[in-house]
Amino acid sequence: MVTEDLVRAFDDAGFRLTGARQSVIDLILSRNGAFTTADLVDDARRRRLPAARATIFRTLEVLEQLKVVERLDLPNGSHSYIRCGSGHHHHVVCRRCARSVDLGDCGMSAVAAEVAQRTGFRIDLHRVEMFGLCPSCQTVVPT
Amino acid sequence: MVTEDLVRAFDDAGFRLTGARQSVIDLILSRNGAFTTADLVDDARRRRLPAARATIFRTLEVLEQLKVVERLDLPNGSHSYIRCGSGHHHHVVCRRCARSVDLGDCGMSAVAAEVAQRTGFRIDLHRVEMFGLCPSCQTVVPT
DNA sequence: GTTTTTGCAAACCATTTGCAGGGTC
DNA sequence: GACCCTGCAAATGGTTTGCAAAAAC
Repeated sequence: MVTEDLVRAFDDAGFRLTGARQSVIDLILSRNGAFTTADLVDDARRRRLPAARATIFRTLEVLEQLKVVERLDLPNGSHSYIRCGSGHHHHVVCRRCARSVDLGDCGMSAVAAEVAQRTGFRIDLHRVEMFGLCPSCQTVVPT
Repeated sequence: MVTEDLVRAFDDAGFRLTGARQSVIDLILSRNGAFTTADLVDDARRRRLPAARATIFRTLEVLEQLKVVERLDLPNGSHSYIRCGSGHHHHVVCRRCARSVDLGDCGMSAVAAEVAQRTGFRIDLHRVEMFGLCPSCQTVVPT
């Protein structure tokens, strides 16, 4: 059960397992791809779960530190969050349904190493995000 | 002269070549790496160039459409702009001095193609940003 | 002259914060 | 009981917008 992973990560790190936090985790698990803070706020209100806006933000912050959630910068400038395992990896996100797939390293470490070599930069961090249409959305919106 | 590139791009696209816009272009060219809107606002005030905050934002927006400036999302969540040529490419940015180097495609199209193959996604867009220390900043800040 | 652009200030919107009350260990 | 967490509402900070005056063509 995935819930447990998040819950365990939570109190292993010494955070209290409160009702509000469980609600947020629940909300996140109820979505399957990338989601925005506004999505969670709306879901919470709709499902009458106890989780104020500020708490949602604070909980996401914690989850981000725990590396079970990651924040993405969408091409249009807005932000999204996505649930994911730890370890170095990247995502491809469907621009229509927000479903996402974890890509692992997908060869980027090698690319980064080559770039470091070529430019003389010491590269500490690289970010890769890919956007497009997932298989099922391709059939719906052929463009 | 680089100024001309920006200026020409500007009126080729049917925009008026105003004093304020020339100031913004001038400000951008006076910086050599990535810069923030706040940088430009400060520079403008300091140099007494006519360019109000709103105009700076509006001009950057135009320059972005003209593909001579690109907006970057920094790892800390803030934004930066960078001057660059058109065509598909990525950057490596020094986290200390903001100097940046254009990386061209750097093998990413191939990576994207492989990911498309593997996941079934149709990939329309990918973004890559690398951060680290440029050669000269490495000598200053060894860490 | 007509149309675009500017500047200013106000509006916006997502996110953060202060603080008093409530919940958890 | 001590400390952590929550909710609310207010503050924030970057970005956008409305509008009348000014500049460009």
